[in-house]
Order: sequence, then structure tokens, then C-alpha cells
Amino acid sequence: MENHHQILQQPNREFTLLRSTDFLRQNLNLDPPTINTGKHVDPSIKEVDFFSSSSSPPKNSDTYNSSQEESRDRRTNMAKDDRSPTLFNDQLVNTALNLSPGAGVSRSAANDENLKTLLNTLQRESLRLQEENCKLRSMLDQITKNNYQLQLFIALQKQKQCQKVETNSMIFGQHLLDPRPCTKLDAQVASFPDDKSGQQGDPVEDVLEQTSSHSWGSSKSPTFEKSKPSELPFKKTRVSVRAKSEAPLISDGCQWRKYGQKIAKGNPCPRAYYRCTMAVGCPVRKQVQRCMEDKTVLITTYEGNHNHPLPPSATVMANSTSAAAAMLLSSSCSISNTEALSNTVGVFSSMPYIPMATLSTSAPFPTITLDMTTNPMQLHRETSSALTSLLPLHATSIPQLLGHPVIFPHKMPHPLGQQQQPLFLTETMSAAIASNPNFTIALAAAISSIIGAPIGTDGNNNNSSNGGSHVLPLNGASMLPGST
DNA sequence: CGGGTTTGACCGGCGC
DNA sequence: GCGCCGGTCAAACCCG
Repeated sequence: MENHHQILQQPNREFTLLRSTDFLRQNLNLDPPTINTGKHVDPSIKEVDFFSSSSSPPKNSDTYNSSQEESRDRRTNMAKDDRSPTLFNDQLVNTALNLSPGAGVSRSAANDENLKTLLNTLQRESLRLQEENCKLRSMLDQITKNNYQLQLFIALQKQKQCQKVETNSMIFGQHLLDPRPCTKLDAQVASFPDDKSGQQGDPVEDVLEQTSSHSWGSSKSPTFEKSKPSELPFKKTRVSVRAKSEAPLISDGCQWRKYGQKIAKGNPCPRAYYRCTMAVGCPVRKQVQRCMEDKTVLITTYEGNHNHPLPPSATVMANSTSAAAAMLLSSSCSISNTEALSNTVGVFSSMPYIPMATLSTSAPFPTITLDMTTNPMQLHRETSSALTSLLPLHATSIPQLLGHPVIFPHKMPHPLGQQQQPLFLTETMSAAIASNPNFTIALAAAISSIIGAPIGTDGNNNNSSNGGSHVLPLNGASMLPGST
């Protein structure tokens, strides 16, 4: 990005081009990772140099003029937003009127008149630049949206490829997945290029909606089989939360009715089965069981998505589990594929507030597990700052969210048997998630970065305690190219 | 009395 | 085919 630091010199004028990141932040008031649209922006968008693209401002398609516009725009906003008189005064000093105090020229009345005229001109210019600034903001919004859509498109293409592979497997009598939702996804992929201009909703959220309008679908539960065939899930996925809690349940904002209890093999602690009762026919269920090794750890496994409006306190948790499930689906289709794995790691690398995430594609259902029970490692300073802006947690809870490795097993048998590694979430974390919608936004954005986060394969991917698991530092915001 | 919980029975999948 | 196991059902029970 050396070219972003180039200095253009002209007679009486000096232009210093900021790095595009600085430019965006200063002119658009971007407090990363959010922008004025309220949606999370992938860190990879930092280097948006749309001035050199074909989508430059319509008035100035010329690169040089664009640079001028950028420089003037920056100066104006620097003076306005940062209230830093330096640049603006410099400009005044270096105008063509030769008002430099070093010239030793006394200010005559004529010069005062010229100065007033100049100020008026500058004021008008400032207004014009403000308008242009607004246009640029709109452009950035559009670019951000396009970036989302592009990433979604790539993700869906990968999903499509996965489905093709699985279809081939089906031909050879191997594992078969329900192809119906794939058709729906394909349809969206096909319609995507034509849909980009008029699309109103967030594409990531659209995907989450698709991946979440389903679940549990037990053949024995006709009540929960009322969804149309086109809305059936392409995979059953589960999202688990493992939290240290003495309470029998973690509060997630939903109303649950217990419908059964079992003593699962290998764990003397009973497993309770709950069903969402906030709406008739809501397919969401959860299992709650204490960990055998540590009975203070409560394992809550969610499956399905709500078919009814949720209170704010429950929306985040529900959307988060849905997003995690969608992320699992988009990344686990070929979990043994190195590229897919890298992409998956990239997702979690952009989610510094999830201490440990475990993907398990083993039977019966693919499960994504978040481990929040382990002790925190030292906080990455910038990550901590970003997290603080996202999650207004209690100070004591923040360290629990950071600095943990990510483990991605290809096949990770549970030490107790066929059970899968549970998801982990501290009670504090679950409460924080339930109380802060930014988590959902950030998670959705992280999903959108599945493709956009090229990860260098860590050479030390083997976790001794997890066999073929892939372990990467989750504090991985610092691992992502372009992030600091 | 209504809603939630408990608990034994039942069902289907899966491995042997 | 049989048994094991996870998941669900539903009657009985409990509680406010």
C-alpha cells in the first residue's frame, strides 16, 4: 500500500494521501468494525480504494482529479471533523494569494477583501465537498453491500460444489443428504447476479433465514413437520453451549417446557429435553446435561430455529445459534478439505469473542461447539478494544471470551462415546449474548467472511488431545492478513 | 384449574 | 432378529 502514502506536490499545494483505511475512518467516521449502516464490516474491507475503481465519483472519472477530490475532501473533513486547524491553515497559507506571513507583506484593505472573498469561496467549496462526502459514503455503503453479496455468492458456490460431491457420493451408495434445500440455495445463487441492485435485505441474514427455518424434523413429531418441503433443512445441525453454571438452566430469553429426561449412557447426570413453548409448533428444542467430568459445567445443545418473534433478550441467542449452524453448514460440507478448513478457521479468527469453537461432523448431526469454560489467556489489546465496543460485558467476563484456540476436528469422537464435543459458553457470556444484538451482527459478518479470510495454514495443527484436530489461535484477528 | 414437571413406556435407528 | 440406546410421548403428579 505504498501508493497510498504517495505525496503529490503542486505549486502552492501539497497533497498527502492518507492510507485508504485512514481516509475511510476519518471521512466516514468509521469506528471499526462497524460503519454507519450499523452492520458489521469485515476487517478485510479496510483497504477499500474505490477511487481507483471504475465506480469513482461520476463527476471525476479521471484518476488525477479523483485524487484531488480525495485530498480536498480529506482536508475539509479533517478541518471539520477533527477540528485540527493545521491542514486548513496550511491551505490558507499556501493559497495563490501569497498570504504567507513569511513574505513580509502588510495586509492591506484590498487583501482583506480578497480574504473575505476567499473565505466565502472556501465555504461554498466546503459545502460542495460535504455533498460529495455524502455521495462517497453512499458509495462505500454500496461497496460494502456488494462485498457482502460477493462473499455470499462465493460461499454459496462452495456450498453448491459440496452438494455436487455429496450427490456423487449418493450415486455410489454413500451417505445421502437431503438435497431439497440445496435446490433453494442454488436458486438463490442463480438469481443472485440479477438481484444485487434491488436487494434490500442482508444476504447473510437471508442465508441464515434459510438455514434456520427448519430443524428437529423428527419423523415422530408431526407437529414439527409442518414446514413445506422447500423449507426443509438440508442438514440437521446443532449448536451447543457449554457454560459453567450452578443453575439448572442458562437463561437464554426463551420459554421452555421440559418434555423428557433420560440417563444417557456414560454419564450419570440425567439429560433433560426441553421444547420451546413461546409459540405453538415451534421446532426449537434443547438438551441440557451436566458434564460428567465437571458437574459445574452445563451443556446446552440447541437445535432448530424459532418460527415466531422473539423478545430482544432471546433474539441474539437464537440468531447466534442459527448463524453458527449456518456457518457450520457452509464450512463442514467438506471439512476434510484443506481449503474449507482454512475458511472455517478464518471465520472463527474473525470472531475473537468466541474462546473456543469446535466443529464436529460426526454422526448423528454436525455440531458446532463453543467452549467458554476454559481460563482466558492474555488479551490482545486491539481485540479487547474491539470486543469492548461490541459487547458491553462486565469487565470480568471479557477475558473469558478471548485468546483461546480454535479446534476443528475432522472426526472427534467424544471420550464418553458417541456424544459430540459440547459447545461452551459461560453463563456470563450467554447473558451477554442474550443482551447484545451486536453479537449476532458480528457473527453474521463473520460468516460472510468465510471466503474472505485467507488463512495461512498453521503448521502446528495437531492437538495432542484431539487427534487430528486443527488448532489455531483464536485471537486470530492478528493472524488475518491486513489486520493489525 | 391450568401449566409445568416427572417418569415409565414406546418407537426407530443402529450395531452385532 | 435381537438388544441397546437416544429421543419422544403421555399419563400421573405437583404447584401456584
